[in-house]
Amino acid sequence: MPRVTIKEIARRAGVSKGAVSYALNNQPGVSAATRARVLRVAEEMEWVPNRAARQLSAARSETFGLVLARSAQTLTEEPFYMGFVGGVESVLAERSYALALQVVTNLDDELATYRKWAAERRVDGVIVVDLRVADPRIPLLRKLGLPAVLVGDPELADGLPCVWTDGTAAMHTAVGHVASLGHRRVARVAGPPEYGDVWIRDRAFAAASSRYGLQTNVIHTDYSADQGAAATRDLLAADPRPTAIIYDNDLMAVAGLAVVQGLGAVVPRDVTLVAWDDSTLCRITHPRLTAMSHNIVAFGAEVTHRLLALLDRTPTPAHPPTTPLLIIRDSSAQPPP
Amino acid sequence: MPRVTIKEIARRAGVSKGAVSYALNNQPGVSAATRARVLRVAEEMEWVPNRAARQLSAARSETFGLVLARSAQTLTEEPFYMGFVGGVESVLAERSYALALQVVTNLDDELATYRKWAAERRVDGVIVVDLRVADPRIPLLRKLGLPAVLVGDPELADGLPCVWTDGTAAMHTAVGHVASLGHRRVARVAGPPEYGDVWIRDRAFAAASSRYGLQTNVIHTDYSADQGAAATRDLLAADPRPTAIIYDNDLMAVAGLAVVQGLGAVVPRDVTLVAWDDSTLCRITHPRLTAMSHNIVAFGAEVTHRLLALLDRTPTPAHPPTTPLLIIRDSSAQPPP
DNA sequence: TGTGGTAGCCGAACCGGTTAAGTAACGCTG
DNA sequence: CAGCGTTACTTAACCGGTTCGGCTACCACA
Repeated sequence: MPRVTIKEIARRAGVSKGAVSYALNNQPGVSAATRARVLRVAEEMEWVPNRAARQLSAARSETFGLVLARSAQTLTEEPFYMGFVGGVESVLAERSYALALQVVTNLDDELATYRKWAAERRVDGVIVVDLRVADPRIPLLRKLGLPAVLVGDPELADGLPCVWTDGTAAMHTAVGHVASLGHRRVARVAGPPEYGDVWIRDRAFAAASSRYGLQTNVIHTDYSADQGAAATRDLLAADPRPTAIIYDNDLMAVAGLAVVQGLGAVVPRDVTLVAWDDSTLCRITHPRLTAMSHNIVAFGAEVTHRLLALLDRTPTPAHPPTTPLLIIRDSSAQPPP
Repeated sequence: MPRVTIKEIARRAGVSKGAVSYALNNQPGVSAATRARVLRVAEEMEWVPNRAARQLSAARSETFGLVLARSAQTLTEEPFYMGFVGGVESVLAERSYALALQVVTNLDDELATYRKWAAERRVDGVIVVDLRVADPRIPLLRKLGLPAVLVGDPELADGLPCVWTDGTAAMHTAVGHVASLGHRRVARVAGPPEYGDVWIRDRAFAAASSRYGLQTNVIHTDYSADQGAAATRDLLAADPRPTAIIYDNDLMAVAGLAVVQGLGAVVPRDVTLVAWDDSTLCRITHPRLTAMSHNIVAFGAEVTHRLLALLDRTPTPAHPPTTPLLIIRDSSAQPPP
């Protein structure tokens, strides 16, 4: 079956190619009657614009880019990403934008990908996740002139538009929760310190702990279940051991729970656990985990809206950050006497 | 900065645009000396091909499509997808192919996506997952002439190229495992019966059970943690209750474990659990779950290779199916006396 | 030495859109 | 009714590649 092009539509509607283009793009230059006729013909012939042609001439690709720089292993483990991608897609779909998703293993490859995309004019803009402290991607994107929306605190974004949740407030809530239950020795199993979110939460954890006069202990991990389990084992081997542990994601919290149970201890009687990034995981364990919850799908959608607005040059008021909600379930209770 | 095009390269190398194209694409038509010179100039100028232009003239998009028709919820829960995507990407990256990933909520939208992609010439081929019984996507893809590789048993693929794991053999292994431990009442918490894999496993479960003379019970779910938990509750409420439960994914198995524990029972003393689709989840619970394991990342890579070969018209011998490996951990043991 | 074949390159058409520039018709104004 | 601005369209260039027909120079061969 031959592809239907605007040339063919033009022939059938009895106008020129250019007029058809104006009509189909809702641009001035054709009368209402002609526009209607062209649209009807296009409809009848089931015309679909050719992305490549449009991209070539209009210099817009109608595609956003998203690079995930994590190991394949991490990506399968972390429920975060799929949800985020889903949220992004939900917005893109209605504008018939496409998403170019690239999975790489390290930051250098991610930088290389941006370079390539910029050179190829492959994407109109990118969504940047896992913001680092002094992130090298920020100056690169500036230099490349690639529109971007960052996922992370403005403190880390260096002026680029960003969407974030208030990690500081969330951490104060979490620490306040365990402190008010009576815990005095509280540990934190954190992600990699080079991640901006982790850095902010580290700082907030220190501040909140000192406010409540807590004894603390922080172990940094790579976010993996294995290291979360190992960290938990280390913490529980200490003397005196912490009575509450706050994790930086839900995967490590679940792994930690299993470690506690493996040692014959009972949650929350012997130790209180608090997870971050509440996903289904936290609801299907026994006991169910208390967790800091944020709507990741909505988050992905919000980021995408910002990027679309950025390209439309719509002045968008910086959305106030959402604060994750602490969902109190069965893994937090008073400390043992 | 002005984009560097082959026109500019041609000027600098003192040849025509056409010659440059031949040189850069390793096609005959230019001498070795000219080719080398052109390549050097292109290198120096950091030329990157413009995807849109190439796609427009060559009628190849160098993009594969993957549609995931599940709820955003399921996608975040199921570790399967991200791993699969990672495997696909790993192969595409080295050929500098791109992946168009589309997340939709139902099969009709998936069909519409294929139609759109075919019309737009958006993708060179598609990877189809979650094969159904009498899958409507197969005739559509045939009609559209869209090259495709299916993930699923040839019995379901209706002649289209496919890659699969031997679900029948795997189920016999799983049932054999619990039967040899001495279990006689074995239940199965299955996925939706319209999925081809589920259908095949249903059949294999029935066959294997009758071979070992087992009493069985099958509950179909939507693969979600919630329904997995509910099914487990129902099974355990029966009298006599099954002493072993085989789940169709790992998420439901983990949810089932929590239900068992919530009822005060102990795994594997009181009930044996076997999961499918072994992911990290199965290793971080307590006790760790016995599971049917297959390498999902490698699977995604294999599928992608098949699709590339299909487009190259390389006659690829149908890869013999891999059989998932039963990883015996701590959730399976002899039934209570 | 004339003929045929071929390697190597050029020029131009083409893919399917967008868009600037040009033109004809029309209405309005003084 | 000349002059002017608008409207509604056409024409043609353009985006950056690929590809095909044709030209030239060179070589082999009879």
